[in-house]
Amino acid sequence: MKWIYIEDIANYKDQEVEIRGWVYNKRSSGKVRFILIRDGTGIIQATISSEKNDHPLFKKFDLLTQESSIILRGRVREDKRAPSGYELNIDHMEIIQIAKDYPITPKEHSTPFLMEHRHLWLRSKKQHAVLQIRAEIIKSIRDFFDGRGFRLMDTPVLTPSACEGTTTLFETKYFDQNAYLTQSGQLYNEATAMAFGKVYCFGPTFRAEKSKTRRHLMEFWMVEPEVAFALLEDIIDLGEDLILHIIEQVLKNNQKQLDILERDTKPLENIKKPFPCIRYDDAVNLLKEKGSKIQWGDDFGSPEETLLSQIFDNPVCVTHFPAKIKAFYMQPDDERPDLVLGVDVIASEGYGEIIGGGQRIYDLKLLEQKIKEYNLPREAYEWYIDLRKYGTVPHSGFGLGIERTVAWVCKLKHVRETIPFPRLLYKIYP
RNA sequence: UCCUCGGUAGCUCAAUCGGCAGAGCGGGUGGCUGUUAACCACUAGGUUGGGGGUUCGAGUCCCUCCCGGGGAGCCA
Repeated sequence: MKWIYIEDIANYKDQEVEIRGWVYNKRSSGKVRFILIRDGTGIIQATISSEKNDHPLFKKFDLLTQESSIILRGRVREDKRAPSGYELNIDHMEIIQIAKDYPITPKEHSTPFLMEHRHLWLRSKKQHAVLQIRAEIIKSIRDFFDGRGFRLMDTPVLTPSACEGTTTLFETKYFDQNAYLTQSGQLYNEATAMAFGKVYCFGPTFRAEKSKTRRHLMEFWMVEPEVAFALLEDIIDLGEDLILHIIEQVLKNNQKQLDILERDTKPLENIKKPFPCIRYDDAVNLLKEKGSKIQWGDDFGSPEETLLSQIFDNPVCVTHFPAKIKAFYMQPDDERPDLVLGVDVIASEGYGEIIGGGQRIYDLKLLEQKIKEYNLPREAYEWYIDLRKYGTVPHSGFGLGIERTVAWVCKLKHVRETIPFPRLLYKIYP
């Protein structure tokens, strides 16, 4: 008997097959009994029917509970009455385990309850759909960069010091010294970009900020390309292409999951290149017109990002920020040295910043001066300064946050559902 | 850290002015020949987050602590 996955069921019409999985739900109607079985790739209805209400499998059926693990064998039939269009008429059932009191029922639950049972919640349809889309997004990102000749560079998770010196880092022991969990692979990628021309890193990053919002996790994934010789406009172009590629791939390969999530895909389908691109100066004026209390020189808060994303249908690029609200390595604008050649891309539909990046300082003296200005320990940055001594070139890059991207594409209220096991403020279980 | 809302059965919630602790789902038992979160009947299930106070009487009012949601701040 051939063991198959439910997603392939259509290829086995009128054949005898074996399905291994878990009981999603069961129903009975006198002499016909139904088992909804899921195997991780889909859900199919299995049926047992008997004229005399004495089918040998009825006793086993009665034992089944939600999430019990079973192996079924039977014939695949096309049937309009079945939820998926196919069903399995079974003549064999092996029970591996009867699950007792599975906590997640087919009715409603609150998010806190479900988060405590995250290890089980992953089995539910919507969570399953979100994580399928996450996997597709990650694949599409890798394909995008690999297809354009970028080299994957795995940057370290344990780092000796703050990359920025501004944000709060998770500290850990590293034998007899202290180490920190990375908050970005960027500085290392500036080195690898000088070796490979165009590179990207993709991994988890960590921020110890006490943020309690729908857009923040303590541990999140980021993809960060870095390109030697690229200027601000080049990197904006790259970011636009990346976002368009992600959306295209999800729309092409995840229609089923988007349906489960009841995602209206029109706003995604309508996204076109080029994105509206405005300077920080203009963004501040625009926000003031819309009633924001923002002053020139302030960084955008969540309300500002939300407001900006509501003004445009497409994601929006904001460029030329005041230097003092951005990191030390940002290249100043030649015409307005108080501004830096940075870009934030703010996702549409209120999802906030998904890309942050820009052009990096490549002049040795200027970088040394900035490190002093920002009170950073020079000895920790000697290797980084070296990059400006040996064949320095203008270069640019950005970081794209995976969880916010997934939340946006799936139109979720909170990023906590976009990763199998979110690390939230004060919550590290399960 | 601040603001705000909440904590009642395993889960989701109700309980009027301070006056008998309630429903649906889930569990159990039985029924039903095509169910679609099936349905119908019956049934078990409670330290009302903890502690203290006011009162003849507290799920309800007051104090306090704990836990959680939402928001702000923080956030290349």
